[in-house]
Amino acid sequence: MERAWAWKEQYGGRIIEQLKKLGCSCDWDRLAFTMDERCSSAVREAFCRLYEKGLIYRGSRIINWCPDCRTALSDEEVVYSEDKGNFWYFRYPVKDSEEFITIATTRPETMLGDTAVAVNPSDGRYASLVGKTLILPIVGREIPVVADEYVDIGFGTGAVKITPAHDPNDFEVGLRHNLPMIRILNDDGTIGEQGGKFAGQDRYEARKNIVAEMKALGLLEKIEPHAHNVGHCHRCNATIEPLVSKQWFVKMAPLAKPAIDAVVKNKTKFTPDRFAKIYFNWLENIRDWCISRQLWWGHRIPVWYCECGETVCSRETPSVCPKCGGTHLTQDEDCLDTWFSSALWPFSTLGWPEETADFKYFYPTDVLVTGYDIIPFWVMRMMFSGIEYTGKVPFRDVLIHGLVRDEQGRKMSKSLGNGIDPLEIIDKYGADSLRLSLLTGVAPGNDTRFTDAKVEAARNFINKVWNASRFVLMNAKGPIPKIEDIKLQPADRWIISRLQSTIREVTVSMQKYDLGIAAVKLTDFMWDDFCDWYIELSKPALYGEDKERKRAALGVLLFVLDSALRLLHPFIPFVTEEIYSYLPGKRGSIITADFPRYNTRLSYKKEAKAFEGVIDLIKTVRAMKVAVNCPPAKKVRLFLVTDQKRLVCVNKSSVLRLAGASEIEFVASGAEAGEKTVSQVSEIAHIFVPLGELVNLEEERARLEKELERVEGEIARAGGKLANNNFIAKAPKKVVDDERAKLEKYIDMKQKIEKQLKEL
RNA sequence: GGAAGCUUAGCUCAGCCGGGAGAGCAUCUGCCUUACAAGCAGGGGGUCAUAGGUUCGAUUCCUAUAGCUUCCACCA
Repeated sequence: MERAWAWKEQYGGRIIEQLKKLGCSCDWDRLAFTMDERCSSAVREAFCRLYEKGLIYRGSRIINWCPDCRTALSDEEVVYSEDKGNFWYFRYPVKDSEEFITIATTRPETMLGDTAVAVNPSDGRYASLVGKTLILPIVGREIPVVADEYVDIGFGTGAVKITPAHDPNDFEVGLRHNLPMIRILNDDGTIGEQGGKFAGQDRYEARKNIVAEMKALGLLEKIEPHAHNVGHCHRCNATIEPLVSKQWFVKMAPLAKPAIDAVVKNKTKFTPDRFAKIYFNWLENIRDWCISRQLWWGHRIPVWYCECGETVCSRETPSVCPKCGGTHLTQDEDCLDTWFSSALWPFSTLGWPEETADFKYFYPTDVLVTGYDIIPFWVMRMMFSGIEYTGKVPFRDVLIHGLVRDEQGRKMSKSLGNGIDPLEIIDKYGADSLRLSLLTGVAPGNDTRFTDAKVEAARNFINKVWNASRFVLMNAKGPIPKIEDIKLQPADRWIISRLQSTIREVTVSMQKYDLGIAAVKLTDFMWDDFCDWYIELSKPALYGEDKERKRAALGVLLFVLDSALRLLHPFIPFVTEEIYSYLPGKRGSIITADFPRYNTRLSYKKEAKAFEGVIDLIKTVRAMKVAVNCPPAKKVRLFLVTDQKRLVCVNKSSVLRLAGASEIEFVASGAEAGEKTVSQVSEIAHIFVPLGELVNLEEERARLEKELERVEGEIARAGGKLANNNFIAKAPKKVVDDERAKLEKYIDMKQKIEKQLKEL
């Protein structure tokens, strides 16, 4: 408990500070109290059920022990690093023989606990020795030579000393061959009673002494330097010692089977489905789950020991021993692995083991969203726990997302200090921007790099939505007709159709959990179709004299905006909610509004397609102007050869406005447009523009001549530099290459300008 | 050692159940056009890692190779 308070001193302040920032108050004692009360009944229930079914047992296992901190460490708390050490080659004599086996070890002191030497069964060198007995030097113990696949023929001498109590692999070998386990280390890292004359010595002191004695006995063959990975305590950096200890385990085979079946039978589906492979791979190779932890913070194991030797597993704290009636019961000191209680999350949060209304209504849940890195820790354990305790899978879908990495693609971590503070980003760009930036263009299960630029892009889009809405609302004064009552223009039908296909695409994408694609489709529709095209197309009507046309345009604008906001709401919750509250008419909160549904009657495929011809016409005229350097604001006359006269006429005001034209004339051929014209073919029309309309010939000639002069100057400059041998020889290659590239560019420009001048 | 993934424009990444290569950012050109310069219009830029295979056709499917990444195990 003291250590728990020390931990609170170190980290508690920061946690409370963060909670305060978020507007929560926090009281440390109460937090601890709440954890205990709310969760313990479910945890105890789960533990007891497994215990009663014989799925929990207590057994020996190798754990990581830090002799300095005198505590067990979880695998995650062990840091491996490359250490320089030695290989000591020892000779172990064969009983009643002159022969011996040479083994290599990096930890000579563990020989005190050796109970066998292992060789690979297919290793010819040692075949004759398998089954024979060795005499363990110094100790004098008789130990067998066993054959085990674990041994790597090519490594060391091909013979391995086996110390089951102090090495995880040796432990396994020990189990397979029924070898005794002799623990020779004390908790403080000194040699224990089993170490004979070395008892009481520090592990490194004993190592020195043992090597010296082996040398004196003539059994030290050689010493080789050897670099190898050694585990260190993450807190004090001391070398950890694996040693055998009593732990609690859950038998996994009976739990894993139904959990595998559930996914095979599609009761639970992974998205993307490749993650099911990871899930299977884990469950198929699973070992019993060690659930006891030597921590000071967590749920204590609900097991009590009586003086009479009885072990009691109980949901309630027992006051008397059910066997002897004694009252001196002590609870197991160990805590449960945090994942044991986390595995209960889908139902313990709903009140399980009580049959609450929440549990009945919400369980099994629909979808679990999580990162791929915790499939083994959490998803898998929720699955088999849910099936075991409730008889049902805990969720139908598992949506796996990637990790957010830093700008260089590194995992964000405390030690690197490359994490970001979401609150800072929110202050800078807004919460919606952060949310949208993490959703846009990401594929399920793939990692994404966090950059300010992405958040900025999201912010710009949201700003666009805001401004477009402002524009619509600014004009939306007076009565506005409903969409059903409006006589729709071709442009109206086009945007409404585009809205319908967007609704369909977004809906399908979201059903497939392709949120990144949904977000992209939505931004494309909102920005390109609605803002850049439809709003501009609607301006002639909005600014025109015809009141009815104006109200009709507003009706369409509001209809599309309203739908778009509801589509965008899952991606941009706060801003869409705000805008929605300003829309005319009685509306509630957008959060309870229906998500738009695809409506066939509002999909005018043919007319929408035809209208794209008008858009293409406008685009083509714009491009023609840019090509000849005509300012966009300069109005030109358009001469069109087209069989779509009616379509163009209906949209005439829009074409004039958006293409920057003064008038449109329909002609039978280009000749009618005048002698000198520029022409271009668009989808629905062959376009002719009188050259003089596009450019003022005199001004253009002057501009081109000036440009030619400048370009020739550049050619002279670059050419001069490149003609200088010293420059070529001494300047960095990149500079020279750049200069050559510039020269080529200017020569090319010169030719183009000369051609233009000739044609003028 | 076991498993999974990635390699597409200068950068960050989508996409492709096999048939015309995309976005954002950056860059270039021109615009302060009365919602928005955090913007508008237009443009340039890619042998879709490499080598084979299947196919009428491969960036997409298969095999191998290389480089990078992650998870797990672990070096007597």
